[in-house]
Amino acid sequence: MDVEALRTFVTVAEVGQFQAAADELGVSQQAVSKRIAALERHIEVPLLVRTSRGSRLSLDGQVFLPHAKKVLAAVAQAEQAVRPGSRPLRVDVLNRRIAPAQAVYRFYRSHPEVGLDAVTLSTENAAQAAQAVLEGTVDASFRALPADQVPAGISGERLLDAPLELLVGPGHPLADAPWVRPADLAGHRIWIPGIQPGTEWAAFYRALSDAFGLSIDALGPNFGDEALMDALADSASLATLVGSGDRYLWTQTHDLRRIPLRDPTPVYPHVLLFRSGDQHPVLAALREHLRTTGPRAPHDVWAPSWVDR
Amino acid sequence: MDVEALRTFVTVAEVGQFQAAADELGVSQQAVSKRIAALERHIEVPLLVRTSRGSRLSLDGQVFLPHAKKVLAAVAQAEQAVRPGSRPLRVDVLNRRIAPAQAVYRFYRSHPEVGLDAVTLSTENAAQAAQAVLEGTVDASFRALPADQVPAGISGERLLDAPLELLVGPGHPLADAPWVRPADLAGHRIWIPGIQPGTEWAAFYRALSDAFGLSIDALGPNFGDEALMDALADSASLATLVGSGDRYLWTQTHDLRRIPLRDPTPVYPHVLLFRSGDQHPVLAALREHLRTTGPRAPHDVWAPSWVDR
DNA sequence: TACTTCCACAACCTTCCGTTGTGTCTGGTC
DNA sequence: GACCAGACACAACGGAAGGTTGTGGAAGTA
Repeated sequence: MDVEALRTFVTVAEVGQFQAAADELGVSQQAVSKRIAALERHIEVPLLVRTSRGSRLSLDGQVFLPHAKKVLAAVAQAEQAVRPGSRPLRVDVLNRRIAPAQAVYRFYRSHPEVGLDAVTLSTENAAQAAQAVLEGTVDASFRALPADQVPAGISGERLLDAPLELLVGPGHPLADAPWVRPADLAGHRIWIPGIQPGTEWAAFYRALSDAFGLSIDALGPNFGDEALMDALADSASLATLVGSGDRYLWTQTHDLRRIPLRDPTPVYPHVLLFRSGDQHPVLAALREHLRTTGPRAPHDVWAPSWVDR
Repeated sequence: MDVEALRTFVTVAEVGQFQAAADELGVSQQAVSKRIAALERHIEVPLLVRTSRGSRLSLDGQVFLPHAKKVLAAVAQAEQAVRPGSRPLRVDVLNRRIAPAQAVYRFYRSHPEVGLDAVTLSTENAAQAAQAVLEGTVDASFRALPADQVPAGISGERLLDAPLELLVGPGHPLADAPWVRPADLAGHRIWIPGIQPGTEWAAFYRALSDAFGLSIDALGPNFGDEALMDALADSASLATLVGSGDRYLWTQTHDLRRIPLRDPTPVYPHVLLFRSGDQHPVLAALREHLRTTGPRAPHDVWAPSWVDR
């Protein structure tokens, strides 16, 4: 049972003759003859009555026609169901740094008609996220993944740079600076708890430390954000780094200062991972949107050398 | 979009791995790979996630699976709809001689569970009836058609012989005979109105006339059965011929005699016409039923030489 | 009778499909 | 840590199926 044969049968039934159906289908009249003959041979019942002035449906053909149409409709519906864009785009927005979530939300606000689901994968590892994209769990994921580590079948585009800011308590020596250079942080203790080894976060802060001679304790024990904020507020030497777009609830409950970093501005580079060749129109629109309106730091920025640019 | 590819996809989705699906479908694992790959290429979306321990559905695959199943169900339903026996057998039973209608009715009484429609085609011509069978307007038709005139694609089986009886008024010389020979009718006027020239009826009565030297007025004007009955009842020389199974309403309202014909018994031979190779089980059952229980005259009968058998 | 229309048949060719053989990757095991 | 087994993909080959052109026959029409 060939779908094309069914389509041919329906066409012949509607136009009433083989030649016209052949023209409509873009094949030769003989091909139509063959398809109909094969279909009739398959179901062992004559469907069309051939006359000298065309063809019309036999009794069985009249019975069969609506069923054939139903099959074709089901086929079209199946194709429609997986057509790019008929399903909301599932984007993995990180929960740790919320810049991607904000950017995706802004995109959604400016294109409210598109289908878009923002989810958060439980994977902390960029490679696992890439795998999830490859497997179709999500359609795209924001990660900081070196371009050469992007697995086959996955494309990556660096679309979002999240500038880092210093977060210190009021007693910190840099608490009143309008901005600081990364190199100024040398000698200060920087604590960024909750980073798991083997993740791109760890690699990022290691690269940052190496680049500016900092002492960042990114792999230490995590006592929770509340404990970190308490420690910052009380300490004259402890600092942490947050994304400039991040909004932490405890910045309102603690007297902390957010100080921009410049010269250069360290940015956490988000690479949007997606399946190579994915035709989803929302994905294309999201990429275009981020390329033009994405909040990338305007002037000299620093990013790990292992991230594509 | 190939139906076999859909079937393969559904099988893989259900059993979870290519090899097992290949076994179930009776093809090689590589063929399954190709089919799935072709399907994914066609809809431009990955449906299955290949792992080292089998395959599972991707997000799009989960969306696609029910649609694929729906297509397969529609295909199965379409095939079922035209399967021989899923539709009642349409049999053309003649209205002029009701022996076929009686025989079909008896068959239906003994097989009440079968689907059977008895209709009466408006064609008076056997060739037209054969054409109607060929075109599927009906599945079978009782006609007296020479075997060599059966068109291509149509098979004929002589299954029903309707013996003729003489119908005369009480004043007819043969009115009190227990039976008569056809040759005895020579010299008597026999009127069989309503026969159209060019029909098998006309040919039958012409053959009957020639065989026994009768004078049958079969092509005369038709004033209606009532007029014929009146004429028979009043006439001392007029007769007509009826099928022995026929029940005419006016045999109860007129004092007429039905006299069997013997030595030999002229029979009107009904050939059941049907499409060659028709697999309809009711057709086969009807043929078998008529072969064994059909009311065929037991001993020497006469039929036109141009009819088979 | 000649002509047109419409479908079927035949021959040829291309394309696609299925098979066998082999490769690669992953996960478990000794 | 290297090996092995399972699972899917790739390559090459053979055959079948479907498409095309060319032709024929049947029925209606001028």
